[in-house]
Amino acid sequence: MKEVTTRDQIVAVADQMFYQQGYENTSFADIANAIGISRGNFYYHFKTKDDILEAVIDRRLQDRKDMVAQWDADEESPEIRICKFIDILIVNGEKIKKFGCPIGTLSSELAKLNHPNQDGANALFGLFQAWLRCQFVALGREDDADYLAAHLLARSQGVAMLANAFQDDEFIRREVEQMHGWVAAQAALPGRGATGNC
Amino acid sequence: MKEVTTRDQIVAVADQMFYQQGYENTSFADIANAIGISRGNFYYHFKTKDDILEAVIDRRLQDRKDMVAQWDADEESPEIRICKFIDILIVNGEKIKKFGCPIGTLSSELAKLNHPNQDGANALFGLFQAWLRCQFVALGREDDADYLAAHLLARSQGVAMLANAFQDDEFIRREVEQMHGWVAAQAALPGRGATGNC
DNA sequence: GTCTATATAAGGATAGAC
DNA sequence: GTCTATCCTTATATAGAC
Repeated sequence: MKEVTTRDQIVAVADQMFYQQGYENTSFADIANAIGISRGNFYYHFKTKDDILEAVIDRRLQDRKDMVAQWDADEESPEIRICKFIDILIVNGEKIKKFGCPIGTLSSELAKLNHPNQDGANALFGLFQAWLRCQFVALGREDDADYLAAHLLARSQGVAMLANAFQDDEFIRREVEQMHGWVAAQAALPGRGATGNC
Repeated sequence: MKEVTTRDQIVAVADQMFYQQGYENTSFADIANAIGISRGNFYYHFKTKDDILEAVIDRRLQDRKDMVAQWDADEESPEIRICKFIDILIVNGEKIKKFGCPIGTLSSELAKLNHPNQDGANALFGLFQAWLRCQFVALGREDDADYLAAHLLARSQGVAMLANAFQDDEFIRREVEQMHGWVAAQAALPGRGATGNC
């Protein structure tokens, strides 16, 4: 039976608010009010705002690691696993329309702030890039697995960006369909067949 | 002979700083110092920070309108014109690696701030969407011109996002090459032939 | 049109009582 | 571990002299 500590609450609420309002635009007061603790209490758990960001990034990393691990465990083929990744755009469609991709928008914001934790945020991209890479290798595309992974990452980022700007469900649906087709085409190319783990 | 007014300077510097540092993260003091005027002087030209943002968006809109008008005037075929759009990723590659796409990052930031001028920022996307749409119509793809335009917009946004996160020139180059190929493939599809203006 | 104050508010951070 | 009170800095914005 797992106890919910104040620290956990802070990180969970900060995670959500950094996503919905942006890191800089979220104040200690915002987070404190949402939980129902005082601002002062904050500094018992975290020395600085940057420390909270670090904890939020760690949390997101763990979340995403768990997610892809689940896909690895549940889904039979790399093709289906890659499609699971693509389907995030549908599954999280409402949030993405409102706030964009949590990874992309954080990375972008920290880049503009020239924030010391930019690398941490980009590690989130790195996690998906590496995982997708594995799937393409398993699909028999070891020669250009890196590029294919980055390509798919970029496409989904682009769709998230336009979903946020245009609020267009039909566009999202159509792009997801297109990407599914693209994955199938990659799988059908010569060189296929490797199925080993990564 | 065109006089450079203080107002023009403010808008020009704000445009650059909003791009490089973000809108919220840029203060009046930042802009004032860069130009060499006092903070107080600011309010003679603009009542609020939001007013400056509006002027910056107008400026960007005019810039981009001029740019596509130049392409319309200079380039012979819609295919080449579309490639001009794609090539922004190369031409502005260094800036994009450092700060992302000026349109996408602004749209994304304003969405998180729930800023009243979100529509203005998205009008920048709209401008390119409409222009690209025209090019695809001219390419004979009137049936899905809207989608093709959004698709290409999304792809270039995705590349800009990853360029900013990963700083990878080779990836940008490869994606641009891919998109060029894609445009050529669209042009070669049946239904081609219309060349009228939009 | 530009400047020098100055008002006012908000945010990050600290000290110390409980 | 949580609270209140307070400090310090920065930011938007205003008033009024030049």
